[in-house]
Amino acid sequence: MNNSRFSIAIHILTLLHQEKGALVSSDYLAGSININPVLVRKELSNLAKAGLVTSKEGKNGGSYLAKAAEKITLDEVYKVVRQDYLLGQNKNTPNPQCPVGKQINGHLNTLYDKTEQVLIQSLATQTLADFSRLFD
Amino acid sequence: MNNSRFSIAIHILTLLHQEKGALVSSDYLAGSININPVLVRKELSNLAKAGLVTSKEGKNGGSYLAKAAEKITLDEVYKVVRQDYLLGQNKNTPNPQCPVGKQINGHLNTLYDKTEQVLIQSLATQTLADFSRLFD
DNA sequence: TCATTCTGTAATTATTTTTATTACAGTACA
DNA sequence: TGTACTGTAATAAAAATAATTACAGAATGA
Repeated sequence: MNNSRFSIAIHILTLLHQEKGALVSSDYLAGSININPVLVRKELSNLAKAGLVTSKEGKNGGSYLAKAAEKITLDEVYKVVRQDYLLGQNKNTPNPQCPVGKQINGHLNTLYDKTEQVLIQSLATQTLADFSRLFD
Repeated sequence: MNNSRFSIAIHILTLLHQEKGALVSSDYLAGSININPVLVRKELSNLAKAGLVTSKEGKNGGSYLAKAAEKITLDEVYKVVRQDYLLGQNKNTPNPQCPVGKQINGHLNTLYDKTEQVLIQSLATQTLADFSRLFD
């Protein structure tokens, strides 16, 4: 994940929490994050699917947290934005003629799975409320 | 890290270990990994700077492990290839007018540092020898 | 009712990052 | 002294990410 989706998602959620349930527009969020509003709306859509935010369409619409910040752990956010293994896999398939090349992806995946579990467990110990408190 | 440098570095080191100290050429390594030899040589150069491999120039040259696989922990490899925070930062600077935007990068960095330490500690429990043993 | 202000999403373009390629100097060997 | 390597810079190609444009649809309220 070399993209900034985790940062963006955390930023969105922090703002929504600070706004204490008020409807916040994607334009406002995009202005604080300093990215394109369309990206914000896409991420809001992902966060909504995961049950972290709710959006309301139409005039005076916007988004708010779908559950208490104390109940949102950071691993939930990670899972929303996760796409590839953290440590990055070779896109080319290694040489299947080579005894190492033939097996390495399997073994790397095992390692990556284990490592990711550790990361997730660490993120799971922190809530959005904890993070948001840093801004007070 | 959306690139595949960690995978590549592990692949290189595993092959060198399997070859038990013999000089292995970058072309051979590249053939097993299925990437361009120049990339392999660059990574070998980074691994050499970190004291993990040694390279020998000239005819019949190549590379070999600079220390025992039992003494190489995977966090060392991670540190060689590490470039950005794992969880990815927004490239644009958030709006400094916004109370959240103004502070968020600092707080995210703290979170990222902590998270990365957890990852490193986990990788530190495993050696190249452990990983390489999976291929026997 | 209908103009306004939002969300949702698709399609396209631009930018940045990553990877591959080309080129060539320098080293070691036999 | 030719051959087979490493080392590295420069460039090009490909892939991933982000921005933009465009527009349909929803909710509001004048």
